Amino acid sequence: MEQSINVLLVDDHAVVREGYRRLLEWSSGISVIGEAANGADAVRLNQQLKPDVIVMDMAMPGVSGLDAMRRILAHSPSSRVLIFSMHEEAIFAQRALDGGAYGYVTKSSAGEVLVEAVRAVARGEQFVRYPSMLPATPEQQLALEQLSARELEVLQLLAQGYALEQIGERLGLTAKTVANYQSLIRQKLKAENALQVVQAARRLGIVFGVTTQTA
Amino acid sequence: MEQSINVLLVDDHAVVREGYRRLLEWSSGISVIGEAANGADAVRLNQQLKPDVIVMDMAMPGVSGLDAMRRILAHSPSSRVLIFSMHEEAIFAQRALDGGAYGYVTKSSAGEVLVEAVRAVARGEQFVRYPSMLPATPEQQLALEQLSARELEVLQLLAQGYALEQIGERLGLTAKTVANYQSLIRQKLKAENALQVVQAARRLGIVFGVTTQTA
DNA sequence: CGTCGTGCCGGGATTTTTTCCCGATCTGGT
DNA sequence: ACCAGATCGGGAAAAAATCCCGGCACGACG
Repeated sequence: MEQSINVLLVDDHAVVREGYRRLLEWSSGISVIGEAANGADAVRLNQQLKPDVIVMDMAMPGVSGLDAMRRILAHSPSSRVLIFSMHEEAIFAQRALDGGAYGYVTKSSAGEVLVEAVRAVARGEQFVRYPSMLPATPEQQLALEQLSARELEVLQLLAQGYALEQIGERLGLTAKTVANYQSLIRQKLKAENALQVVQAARRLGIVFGVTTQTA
Repeated sequence: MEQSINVLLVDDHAVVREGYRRLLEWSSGISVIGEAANGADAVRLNQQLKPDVIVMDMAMPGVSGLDAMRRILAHSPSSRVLIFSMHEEAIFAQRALDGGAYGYVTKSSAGEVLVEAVRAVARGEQFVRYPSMLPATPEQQLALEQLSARELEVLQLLAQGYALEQIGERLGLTAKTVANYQSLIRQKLKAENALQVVQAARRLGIVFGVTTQTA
């Protein structure tokens, strides 16, 4: 009767996936019917397996978890994605939920929280729980809200190591203008130089460390 | 008779630890007798529990896995540490082994590799295996070797977001000199600006910087 | 409709940083 | 003695960043 909840597991680390698989399958009523190591596989397997819940790691090289989720939702809007992240800052959860996630759980949670989250999401409920969630320093949260759309755009590119010239080119702006935005951003994030801006941006979840990764 | 291998698990993410615990305990002959969420706890629990093997995540906020390992070895040099890392680059394994680790396994390994590694380390063997280990781009590896001691020092500080002024002050140099070093480093790492230097440094394992908060 | 606020875009002038080239010293190796 | 390389910093020119400014567009509100 109560058939088990079918889960698709997405994480780029094999050992980590195996750990989760055992953790989830140990609880009755949950079956891991597929695993994917990257966003592309996740999209493909989702179409093929039609899982009840997709447990998705947020930080993956290449296509990030959020991007993968967006792609999945574009194809099958009824999919239920549970984002699983190492980030404690509320802003990350916000972004995940805004992107269409049904749940957000941090990796510092207890295992049973993940299980509970999977069950909740399978029932169609939103599940967002984090043990020690930092609302991101209030000042930082504030600072983040102060950033305009354009500033965010510039910040994204700055964080990826592009020069002012290239950013201007890409956005159709003068390098000068980009420099001006950069100064504004630095002030708003209360950073002292370009590097600290990027660090702040990572903390705030504005940019994802795809590349290097802070890990 | 053959008593089981006692393992101390160190990882800052609770869910991840639980996954590993189940993965390891599922294999006969291995018992997880303790878990630590940070370096300080790891040191304490090691003294208290005297495990046969310590499975240690390399990337942890605050005291990194390698630092924790060094502290543990300083107190009990006979401890056997298996470093568990997300980094595929050989340079990371080198650093771990140089620091006194008995083994190095990447998170992209299959679960059974971790189990195998634990058994090997428990037997006193070195275990270093990585499925898709990148020897770090040859040019990068080369570049890394080209960096002098001073340059590495400067690079470390640069990567932490310190200004030239502060670095000079800390090292007893002129800001000018630091700027000159920075240019040299940039050339050797084939980066185009300060940010890319840091990204390269992270890829190469020169800096670990998990999350840095210079706030 | 006018006006106010705000985001957007860049010029001007100044200061700081970065680059590239240079020479100095000190060391270790041959 | 000699060389190679690391270390340290000056000088000049280029690039970047800062701060201040004005203009333009657009939506809100009286």
